[in-house]
Amino acid sequence: MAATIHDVARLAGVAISTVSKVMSDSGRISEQTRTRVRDAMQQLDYHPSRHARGLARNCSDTIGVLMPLQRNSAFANPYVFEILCGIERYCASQHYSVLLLDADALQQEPKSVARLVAERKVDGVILHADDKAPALLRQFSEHDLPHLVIGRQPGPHSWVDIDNRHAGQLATQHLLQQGYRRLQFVGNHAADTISTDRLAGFAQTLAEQGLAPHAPALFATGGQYGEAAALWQQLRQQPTLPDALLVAGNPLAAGLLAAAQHDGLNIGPTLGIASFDNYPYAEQTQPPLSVVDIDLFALGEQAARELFLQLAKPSRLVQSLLLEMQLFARPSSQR
Amino acid sequence: MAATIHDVARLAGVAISTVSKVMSDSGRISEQTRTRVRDAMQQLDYHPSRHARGLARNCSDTIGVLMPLQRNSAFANPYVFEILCGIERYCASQHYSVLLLDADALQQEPKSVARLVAERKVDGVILHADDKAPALLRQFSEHDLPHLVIGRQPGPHSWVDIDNRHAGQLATQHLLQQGYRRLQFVGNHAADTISTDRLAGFAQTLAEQGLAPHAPALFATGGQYGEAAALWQQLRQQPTLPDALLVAGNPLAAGLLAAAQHDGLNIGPTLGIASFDNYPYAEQTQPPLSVVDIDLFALGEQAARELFLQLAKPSRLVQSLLLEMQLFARPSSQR
DNA sequence: TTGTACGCGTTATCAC
DNA sequence: GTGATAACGCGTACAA
Repeated sequence: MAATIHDVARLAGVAISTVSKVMSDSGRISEQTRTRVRDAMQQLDYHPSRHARGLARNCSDTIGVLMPLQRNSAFANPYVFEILCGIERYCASQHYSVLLLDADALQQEPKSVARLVAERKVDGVILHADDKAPALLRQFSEHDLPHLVIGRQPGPHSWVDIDNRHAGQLATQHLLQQGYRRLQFVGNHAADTISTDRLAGFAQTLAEQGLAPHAPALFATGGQYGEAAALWQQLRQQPTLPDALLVAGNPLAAGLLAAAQHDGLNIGPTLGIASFDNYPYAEQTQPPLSVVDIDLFALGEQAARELFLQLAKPSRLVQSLLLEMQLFARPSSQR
Repeated sequence: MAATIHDVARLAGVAISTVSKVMSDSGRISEQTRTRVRDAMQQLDYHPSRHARGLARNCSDTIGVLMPLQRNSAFANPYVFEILCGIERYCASQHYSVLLLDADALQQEPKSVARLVAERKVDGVILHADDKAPALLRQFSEHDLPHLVIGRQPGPHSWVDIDNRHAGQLATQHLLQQGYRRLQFVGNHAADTISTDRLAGFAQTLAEQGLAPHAPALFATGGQYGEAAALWQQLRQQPTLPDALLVAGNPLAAGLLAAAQHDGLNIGPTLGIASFDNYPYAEQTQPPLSVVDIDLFALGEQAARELFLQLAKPSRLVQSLLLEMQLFARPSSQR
């Protein structure tokens, strides 16, 4: 059995309350006993029991992270896990643990959030938002569970998000700098705020330059690679082709690139393509794809940081956009 | 404040010990009081506190999952997270929680495993093996922490792994069926057991058909996309080219495909290429890449299942290979 | 500055 | 069948 606070107290020749005070740095303890206690802890390899501590303090030093965890989601949505890594990193630095929870499962079971709260498993949660977020958010509020959402939300919820509008601006500026003038935007889904925000940045930058889009934005219905062929057909039926595409998602961009190339277009010189996020295969398309990359690890760290601030001060409401992003200019957007 | 066992007992008009027995289905309880207690629990929305339960039973109903969680690992190693999803799914079905831990951080801090054990944060751990696994494994054994490794290990450790040899056989059989005869293997790294196991299956299948490899296997030094160009130069310097390549990793396969194509080879008819794992971009290469896909979600589920068996019976030692895999025949291996 | 005693919410072991 | 009660290990008033 592992050592307890009693063992430490006995070895150091003090009372357990003294040991406790040394641990929490509270109360006035003489330097001498402090080091005696520290030595004893070292010697016994003592670490306080989570459970006892949680019971006494009524908290768990653990946060829950809710994301979609179905089969194949790691390949379909690797960025979610990149955020997760950032969260874990920051939590570890604050001596917090990360409990992984499946958002879909939680959302389906009626009283799962109630249980999470009642069991005191987590002090707070970070939710990766998708279309099913509102139902969970309502439950968090009902149970006074501190929470922070990744992805902008309506209503009085704390959230952090990427500034997709800004990303759209950066990408558009890049295309203009490369000399393209007949720009068109392609989004993943008309109701996807990521796409529409990026589109807003696109439109704004063009307007600032006194330019108009070559044609109205086009939208897929999900943003998968396979949808690109049909979209490309739509593009071809326009009176004239654009000279550059800004595509909201990586897979779709890769698909459009392939389709256009298959039609004999020279990607780069004849048709520029730029997109967002730096999936590994962005470098591996022929030609390699230009992207505005977003630091998702940093987003995760930021999310955790904000959640902790909120744990300390529950009234705090954060709604902030991250600007950490970087342009990778590759041949797909070089004339 | 949430309801406690006392509240339930009071409302049901019984003693707390009776409530506890109802929960654990132990002891003889009359059907009448059983339902009275159940009703009270429902009414109060009662869920037992994790901490109190953990303290009393000295366990946490939580397992730790140790994986590399650095920046960019979600994109570089999405398969790790696919496994994680499988683990979470199975744990949730058993009412266990999953604590996420960074293997690298744990491995660097000297007494981190000791702390994990002393704090009773987890009942056991699943480790995703890499080259740094042995140091952690030693600590698990020292502290009697039940553990299971994903990836074959020397020594008396429980592990589950993909049967990479079998995957190699399947892929090789496929290439032979397609009519290719001058096969050559390309591995990620000469010391990478995944590569060497796949190579073993390759060699065995050829031998069974009375064939020899076209040329000795070639190895990269990491398996990244960028290394493919240099490897392709090596291949070209051989007296004759193979008519098909079996490549241990997806990124490398995509790179070789591009390099060969750049050299004017007609992928499929002139040079067949097959690989392993079904990364999303396997479908997106030109032509799409044939792969033997491995069910990593199932691997995760299996890992969790085995860890639980071991928690129940610590002497149990499992060392098993999973066969769940599937061939995706695509144009890259069609003559 | 240090020590005592109780509470936190369970489980498990008895006695009834 | 049911109920009291002693752990479990830590935090913390309060007393010394």
